[in-house]
Amino acid sequence: VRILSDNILPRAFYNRRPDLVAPDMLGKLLIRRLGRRRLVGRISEVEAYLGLEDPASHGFAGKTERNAVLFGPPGVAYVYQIYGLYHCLNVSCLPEGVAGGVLFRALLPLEGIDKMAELRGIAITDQANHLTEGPGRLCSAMGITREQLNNTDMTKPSSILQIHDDGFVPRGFLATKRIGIKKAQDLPLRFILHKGV
DNA sequence: GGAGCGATGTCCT
DNA sequence: GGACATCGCTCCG
Repeated sequence: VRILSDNILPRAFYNRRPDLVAPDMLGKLLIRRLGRRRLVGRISEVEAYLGLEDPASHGFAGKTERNAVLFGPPGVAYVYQIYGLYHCLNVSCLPEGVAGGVLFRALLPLEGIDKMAELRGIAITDQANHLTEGPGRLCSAMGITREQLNNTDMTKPSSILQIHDDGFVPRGFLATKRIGIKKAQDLPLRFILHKGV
């Protein structure tokens, strides 16, 4: 995969409603620099969280220390810990002062697959164990933790976490209900890349 | 492949 | 104290 630094998605891309940003993120590349290695996956599943108007959003109850990034400028990584064991990655959307974001739920692994398997603690030959499917597994495979990457500006070329557009055009996508939430369960804010390349 | 369940720690309603 | 944008394990069939 050849990747050019001027293919980084600009801040303006994220300065929109999360439900508009989310489907546009499908097919883009999530790139994690890890020491000398580079881990790359194509974004295949995301969910939009709308902020103050969305009871399921971390921004719903107002700004706190944990969710402050959601209220900050767009294009910044919001990483939080869930169930004491796992991490979830989001990118902030909408202008500074307005909460909202997109949750990364799955990738199609492209580069650094051996390292991803190592980080997951599974064999690279283990086809049954979904390497980068699910928000927790995705973060585990990409080496994403709150301590390291929360509040990382993903629009900067110097950043160790970036999203690039390599020109890939998805065939289409599916919109469904979001997964694993108790409030606002029926909104179609989960977006999945069309199967087959 | 799916239902049930326990693990685990941080953050507030 | 209770909730939590999850996962991996069992057991089932």
